Parts: sequence; structure tokens; C-alpha cells
Amino acid sequence: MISQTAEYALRAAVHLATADSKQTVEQIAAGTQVPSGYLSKVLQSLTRAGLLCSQRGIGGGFILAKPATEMSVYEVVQAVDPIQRIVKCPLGLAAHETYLCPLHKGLDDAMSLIEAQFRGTTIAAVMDTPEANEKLRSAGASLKVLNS
Amino acid sequence: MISQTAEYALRAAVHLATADSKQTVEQIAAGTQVPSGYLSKVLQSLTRAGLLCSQRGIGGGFILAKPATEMSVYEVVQAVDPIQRIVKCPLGLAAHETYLCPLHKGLDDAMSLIEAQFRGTTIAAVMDTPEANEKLRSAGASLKVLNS
DNA sequence: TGTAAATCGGATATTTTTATCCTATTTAAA
DNA sequence: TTTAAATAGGATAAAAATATCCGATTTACA
Repeated sequence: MISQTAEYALRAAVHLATADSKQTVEQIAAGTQVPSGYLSKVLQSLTRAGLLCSQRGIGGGFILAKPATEMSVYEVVQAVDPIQRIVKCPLGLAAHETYLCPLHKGLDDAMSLIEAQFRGTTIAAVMDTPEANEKLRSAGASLKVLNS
Repeated sequence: MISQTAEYALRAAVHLATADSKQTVEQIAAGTQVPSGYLSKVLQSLTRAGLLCSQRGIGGGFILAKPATEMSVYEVVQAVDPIQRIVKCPLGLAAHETYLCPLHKGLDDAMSLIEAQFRGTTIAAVMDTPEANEKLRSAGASLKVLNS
């Protein structure tokens, strides 16, 4: 559903948000379990999109171009593997020129849910910190009560 | 986001829901703009999943195995290209054995939105009928008012 | 009972996504 | 100013998704 490439980009963003200094491709690869050669391409995309700053040479590496609290999951995903909204009938039917058919309207509605969710989630919100984990733990605990 | 194969399966289901008699691969292909050779595979999957009934030989073809009002978009998608929920940490981190990290919890939440949406939508609801289109038209009209 | 129409399913081709590797360029520091 | 460490980016490989093709099997009907 969400592509490998988008996953990798998000892992890298979270890693950089957690790190407190420039990170090389190798460091990010080690921290995210992403193959470094491929990660290199993904980081390049993020840099070109203006989400990361890169520096070459000794002591170089990548950092977030803005605070994790201001970077959305949507931006990161969109930079490497854009969510495609359905804007016109994929069958090219004349009857659906002005309005999508119900099927494609329905599929696009699903897309819009994802899009909204991603737009409303910051990288900071999905950082792997003790606090975030505590939130999950307590939410998970209450869920268990509900499920049992 | 949603695979070509899942799209094709849904188009075929909607086509069969709209048709009033058995449809051959060629008829469905023509009605859905899906390459017939590939469609044949997709229809086989749907048949094996119990969503369609197939009949060989002269006068044969495919029909829905149950009313379109009782067949969900979820079932159709799941039969050909299942939505994968994230149940364990893709990085295999020991720390995330019992609870997903915030990132993967967030991604799985997005999946669950889609899943719920698809579970709650029937093939009947996305059929390309005059009534369904009228609904879209009026909804679209009110949206335009809101947007303007 | 033969024939034509249809699905079934295997083999293969093509395209896209994912991944690897190598060379060029940049940069800091000895 | 040389060297080592780092990103940039192109070429290529491998894997997965999409698509094509064809022979085998089933089935209705003349």
C-alpha cells in the first residue's frame, strides 16, 4: 500500500529528527535498516525536495531542513512517491468528464483519508522517543481492555 | 497506492454487478478497458476467492457469487491484492516486539482507515447507475458552493 | 458425437520498482 | 596542497508487478 521507498524516506526522516547532529548515509542506513546504496537515492530526493540539507566532504552528511514539528509525513511521502489523487476517469469515459464515476469517487475518497491523515501528522509525532512510546503503551493497554 | 490489479478487480465486479447476465472475459474486458489476458487472471483469483462463479464452455462466463449489496470493496481488494496491516516491526527491533514504534503505528492507523472505508462500502454503492451518479452530482454541486 | 465457445493454467515477455556499484565532485583538515 | 571522507549521479542488475500467449479442458448444442 505504502511503497518501500516512502517507508525508507520516513524512517530516514525520523532518524534525522532523533539524531542531534549531521548523519552520513551509512549512519542513517545502520539506524534504519535500509540498504545504503538505495537510501542514498532516497536522501537525494528528499534533499532536492528541500526537506533535507546535505553537505559533502569530510564531516558532511544530512540534517532536516526544518524542525520535525513542522515537517509532515505527507511532505516526506510526497517527495519520494506521491499519493496520486484520482482527478479524472482512468477509463477516459466521456460520461465521466465532469464527475468521477462512483467507483473512482469512492477510491479517491479513500486516498483523501490517507492524505488528510498524513498531512495532519508531523515527523515529531512519530519519533521513537520514550514519551511517544509511553503514549502508545497506555493507548494499547486501554485497547486491550476494550478487546478482552 | 491502490494497485492496478485491485483496480481491475473492482472494475470487473462493478461491471458484473451492472450486467444482467453471464459475462465472458471479452465482454468484461470491453466494458472495463482492462487487457483481457490479464483480466482473465484477475477473474480467476476472484473466482477462487468465492466472489464470482465461473462457467466454462459455450454460453459460459462469470457472474457475481452474491448480491452486489452484500459484496464489499474490501472483499474484492483482499482477494487479489490484500491490504497488509502492520502487525510487527518491519525492522525486527526487539524494543518493538510488543508495541509498534510510533511511525509504524501511524502508518498502520492509515491502513486501518482505508480498511474501514473499504469494509463499509459495497459494490452496489459504487455501481455506475443513474441514481448513483445523481447522488454524486448533487454532492459535487454542494461542494462547489462550499469551495467558491 | 463432433465442433465451437468458453474458462483454466502454465510459460514467457515487458515494465516498474527496488537495489547495487562505481566514478566524479566537493570539502575539511593534516 | 595533498589526502581522506563524504555526497552526487549515472549505469546496471535483480526482483516484483503487469501483461501476453497458447495449449488443455470443459461445456452446450447442432
